[in-house]
Amino acid sequence: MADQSDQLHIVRHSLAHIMATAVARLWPEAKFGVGPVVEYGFYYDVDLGEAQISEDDFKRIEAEMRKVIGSNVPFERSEKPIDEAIAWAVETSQPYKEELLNDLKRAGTTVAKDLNAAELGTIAEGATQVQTVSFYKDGEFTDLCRGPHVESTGKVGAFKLQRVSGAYWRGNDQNAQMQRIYGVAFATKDELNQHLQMLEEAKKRDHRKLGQELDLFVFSDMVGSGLPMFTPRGTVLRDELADFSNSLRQRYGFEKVWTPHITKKDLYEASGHWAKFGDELFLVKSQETSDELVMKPMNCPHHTRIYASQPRSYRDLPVRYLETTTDYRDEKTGELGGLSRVRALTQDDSHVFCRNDQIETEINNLLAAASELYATVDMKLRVRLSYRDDSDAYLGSAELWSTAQEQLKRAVIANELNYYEQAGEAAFYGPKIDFMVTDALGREHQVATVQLDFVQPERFGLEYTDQEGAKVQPVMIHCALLGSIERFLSVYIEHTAGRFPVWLAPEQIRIITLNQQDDVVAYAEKVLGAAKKLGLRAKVDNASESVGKKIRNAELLRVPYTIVIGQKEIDSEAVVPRIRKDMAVSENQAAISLDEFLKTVRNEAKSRVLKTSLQG
RNA sequence: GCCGACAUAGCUCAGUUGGCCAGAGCGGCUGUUUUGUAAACAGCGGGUCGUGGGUUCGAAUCCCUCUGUCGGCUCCA
Repeated sequence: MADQSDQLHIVRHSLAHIMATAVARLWPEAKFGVGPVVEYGFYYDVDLGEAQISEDDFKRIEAEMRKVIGSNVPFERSEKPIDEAIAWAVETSQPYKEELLNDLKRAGTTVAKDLNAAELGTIAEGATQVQTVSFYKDGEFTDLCRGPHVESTGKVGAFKLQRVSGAYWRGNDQNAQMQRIYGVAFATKDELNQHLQMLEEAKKRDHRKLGQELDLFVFSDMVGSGLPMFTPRGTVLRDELADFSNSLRQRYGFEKVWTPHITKKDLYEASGHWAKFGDELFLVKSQETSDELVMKPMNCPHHTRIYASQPRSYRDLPVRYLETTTDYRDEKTGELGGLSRVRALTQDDSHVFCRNDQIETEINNLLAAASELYATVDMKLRVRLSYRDDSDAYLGSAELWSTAQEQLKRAVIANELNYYEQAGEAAFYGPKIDFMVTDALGREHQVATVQLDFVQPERFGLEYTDQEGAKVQPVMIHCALLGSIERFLSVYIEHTAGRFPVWLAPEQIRIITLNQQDDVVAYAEKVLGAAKKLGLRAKVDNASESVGKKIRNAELLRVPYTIVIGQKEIDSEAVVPRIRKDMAVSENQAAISLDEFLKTVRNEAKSRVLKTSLQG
């Protein structure tokens, strides 16, 4: 988040206040929650009781806001003792503010997380005594707020109300739902327009749109929500990515395993997943036995069964399993969306079972693999050290946790990774190193993850025999490089706008016939055969259409290389490849022998480069 | 799961106070054209207006149910 003193932050904060003023004018009975600054603007949570704000009301609210801005009245800051502030909240019928103030008085801080605390942040975190809180008034509307605000209402930049949605009071789904009105705001009109344009650009890259346009995946009402099916083109992407991810780990001694997609629920009772995620498991009923089965929501418990299938010596460790497989999770319907959140998700999952003294090396290997993968797909990353917080949502002793968290931090520092730490983001069985990548539009997503786990080895009673003949518990390291392939694709498709590098392109070469003459068609087929022989993915377009039309179709599918076959090509046994613009290194492309062209593309695919190596 | 919006042909969309056999472009098919690097021309198909119910003389249009999608909230092993 922007620095509190940052001018843009102050502007956005002031606009939230002005919006509240406007809402209070239009709906005098409005009850206000919190109104913080967010990434590109601000929002305010309001409760209008029976009334509902819809996007149709934005014009009125904006008009009212502009009146407040036009009047350019000064923001007046004042302070009140906490009890007076509570009295103010009661008097003005602002129950939400009253609740926050009472919490402040009682606990010195609000119980709710970050944003709410920031909103009321006159008090330092952890303080026990609250003396006073500050208010801002813009002539008519007084709001509890730390500020700062701009001098007067006229000194705000360009803004636009964007959307309204439901939001639980204090982020708790047990609480009442308020309406959250979002606005975007920038210092100047130009910057605002630029931002709106960026959003338009993002829409064009939306993976759901490109998934259809590029024929990558489909959904069907008959199959169900959150259950994507991948077309031949999309399946190429999945397989190539998974193969790459696997090969990076096989280099470090990982071996593929396979486990079934259904299992008795006993397995997850043992692991602890049943207690925590039981209501999100798909149940499977056997008509033959009394077994209670579930679709597997993850794979680590299965992998522990393979590990435990024979006695292990300290010499055998690390044992490293790799499995790219689909898991099933019955996510809440409202949480599904495109490929980013699905009910059948494919993980490039792996688990290391090792001794304590092997943890460091193993983690280093995995961090190296993740770094290589994200360098190859050209995405910038930083890592988040995801720690536990002091809630009771975690298994295992506090000592184990702090040891594990320290080990992860040391590994990240040793690998010179750009990192930050965050409490409350850990898995219930252990802390994580999460890889956060930034896409072409500057948005951050979590992808790869490396997790240290002392809990499941304990729960499953895993062991190995050490040099002295004693039974010792191994450590588990969970790792997925792509994370969920579906989620990775959702990010990656938008990052590349569907312009996949040669190694991933579902179709690498399109061969266009100039006409339907027998020798031209025959030669095109011959080129296709030669390409396939080299393991390349190519297609012939022999439609009775203009060359221009066929080129256009290849462009729309973002095919990296397009070649036109006519008499000239037959005679010269050479081609002039048309290279997708983002890959080209020169403007005009020279003719090249067919043989050399195909071999070059083959090498590019093998080396997973982003740019062409063909010169002009 | 919660709040809100939406659902018309394969795709993108028009049809917005209820009223002639529901339209367009692209794609598809057929024919003509034989094309040299981002859209040749003509014709023909194609929709129980997401589902089920209701209101009405009459429903794509109004109401309810379900399914699905989208924007958020909550959650994310």
